[in-house]
Amino acid sequence: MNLKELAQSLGLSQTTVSRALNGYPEVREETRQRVQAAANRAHYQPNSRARRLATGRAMTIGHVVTTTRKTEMVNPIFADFLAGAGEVYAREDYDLLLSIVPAGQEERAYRQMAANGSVDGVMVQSPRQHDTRIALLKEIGLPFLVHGRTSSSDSYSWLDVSNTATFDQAARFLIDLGHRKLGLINGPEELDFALRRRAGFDQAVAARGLQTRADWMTQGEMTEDYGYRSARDMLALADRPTAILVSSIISAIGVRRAIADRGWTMGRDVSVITHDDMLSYLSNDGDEPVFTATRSSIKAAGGRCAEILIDLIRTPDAPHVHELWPTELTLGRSTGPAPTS
Amino acid sequence: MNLKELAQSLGLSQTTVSRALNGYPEVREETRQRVQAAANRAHYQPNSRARRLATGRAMTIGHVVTTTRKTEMVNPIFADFLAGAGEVYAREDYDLLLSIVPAGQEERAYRQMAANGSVDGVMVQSPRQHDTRIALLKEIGLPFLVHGRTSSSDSYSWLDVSNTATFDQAARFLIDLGHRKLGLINGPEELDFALRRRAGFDQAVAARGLQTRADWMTQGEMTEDYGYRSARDMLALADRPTAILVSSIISAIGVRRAIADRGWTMGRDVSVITHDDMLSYLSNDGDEPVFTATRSSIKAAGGRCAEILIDLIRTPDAPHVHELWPTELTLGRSTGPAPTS
DNA sequence: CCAACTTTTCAAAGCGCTTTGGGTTATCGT
DNA sequence: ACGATAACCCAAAGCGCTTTGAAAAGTTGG
Repeated sequence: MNLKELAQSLGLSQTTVSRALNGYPEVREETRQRVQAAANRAHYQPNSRARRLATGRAMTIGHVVTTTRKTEMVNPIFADFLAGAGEVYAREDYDLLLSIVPAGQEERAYRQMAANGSVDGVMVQSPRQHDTRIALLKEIGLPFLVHGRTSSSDSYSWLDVSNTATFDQAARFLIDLGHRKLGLINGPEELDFALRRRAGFDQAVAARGLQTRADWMTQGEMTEDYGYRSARDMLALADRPTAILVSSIISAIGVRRAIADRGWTMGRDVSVITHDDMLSYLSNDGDEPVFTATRSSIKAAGGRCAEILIDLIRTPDAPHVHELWPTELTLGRSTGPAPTS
Repeated sequence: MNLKELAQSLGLSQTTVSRALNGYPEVREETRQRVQAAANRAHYQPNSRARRLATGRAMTIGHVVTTTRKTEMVNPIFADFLAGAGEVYAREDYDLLLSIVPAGQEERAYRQMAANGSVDGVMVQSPRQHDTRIALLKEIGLPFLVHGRTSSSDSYSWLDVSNTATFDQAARFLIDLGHRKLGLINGPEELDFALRRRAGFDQAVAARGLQTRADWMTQGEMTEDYGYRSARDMLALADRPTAILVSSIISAIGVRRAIADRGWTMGRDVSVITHDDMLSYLSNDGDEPVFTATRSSIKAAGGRCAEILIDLIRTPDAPHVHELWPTELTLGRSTGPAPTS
């Protein structure tokens, strides 16, 4: 059943039927009802391909997710981010076009989406400190929202968590517990969020007159195994950190494993604070969470990002949106006073 | 730059240019080169909206991912499955339309995709034992591939792992190690894969003249915390299982936590075998994997599913494809002989 | 009752491609 | 040299919708 047939069956023109269905004012309420009823009865759904061509809008938002360079992994936090965004898209009648490309190919993906007009806007995730995607998207004039930030963050819209403040706060918390030797298991430091967390960490350590040490810090793709190996190596040092900050709960699970492997107890022999994206399958909740954590829901962020992006698409020359989300430091069992060795 | 302009700039008709670009034989090689060169130079990309309307093909494949009923979680294994599929789609020039809906709304999502013609086919994941989606998709004539199976599995195409055989084998392996009391931490038993695993488990236990016990078995959404709570409760029983099979590595991590909480050692006090989807951020690899596991790459499955589905779309009346993937039992440190209490 | 609106409906022109059904030139066999 | 065949190329007709511009119908005020 297409519009033409529907119009014929009603003895109306396509124009009128189209307008009735799309809520234009130029059609009598009674006629609208009649059309609506017939459309429902016939399970009429406008062909989205035709509609998109006619309107020039794709009613679609693009997400480009990259797999890591060597191992083609895909970060599971995207699942939760997508879940949050997807809900909003569904509500607002937008489709979600997901493009999975190897790292380094994002630009091509964006360029193609823009050129063939398959999306009205795109979400930019995991920005690097200097991210070429931003200039590209501005150049081709495709609306976009950045989840995270770059070093120069005023000329586009973004939503980010307060990475620096969060890690500063977490480090001070550990220092206040008596820890003097802090480790950091961070994400890949070409990514802006990792740099900011590192900066917050450095800041707190310096503010209290302590030292950072290269062998107490690692950076890399935040897998479980990466957390394990990082912690294992740090803890094997003669002069080891007594507390560790971790940038992702997935790696924190690896840290826990490394601690258990030594027969130690987390929160007593080593303190751990992790950033927790509140991934739905790895919840760190309840009355006594396993990890003391800086929390911020990645799913909620996804939802809000979607809302902002849709607004950006609808009102193209609105001012830039900047939203900085705080995190919540929740106490768990993974922290305690520094061991008095 | 659109086709019309490109044609004009070349002094050719749209027809010829279109044909040249799309590899039709009715155009001289020399002309084709000339057109191709001009197109490249102008960064010409055909407008996908127009192309889709004209061809009647969406060049898009739909994935409908559901969030769980109560807590709106989204299973992170989708990330890896999507990664595998996405690569293939990119290679074959298909787009991936991702729809995230609450459990129970999948049918509406599929129906809508079909009615407005936004996809050429859909992927069906996590089928229930009797899954109404299959009848629906057949009725509306939308090509689809099921990842997994239902109880009656001959009238449609699917790709599945050998769940029954896998869990039968894993259970026998444990029994051969001397274990007589086996626990099972399974997925939600309305899902077909969980039922089959349960059947394999039951089968092995019965074949060796042992008993299953209701309080040694749980079923539910396979989160870390679910694994933790299930194992904690089982292990607190006066008469406790000495070995546990787990349906997902995420839950297995929770099981490990429960064991550690008791001050026990996995592989000595309790043996654990988990199914391992080889999630990229939770790898269980290396010379001595943490978990003894039945492995099968969900990402590889995603890739293969995408290939099959594309074939199905291209050759609509080809016979059904049924692909049953074996799993690989890999030894880790989580299994050992039954404790002689 | 009629001019002046307002409301309601319509025919037709796109949107930017693909594809059908001819034409127009080369090419060839005889 | 001429009809037949092949090789190229083109105009125009869709694809199914939205939207423009205009006409028809209905309503109002004097």
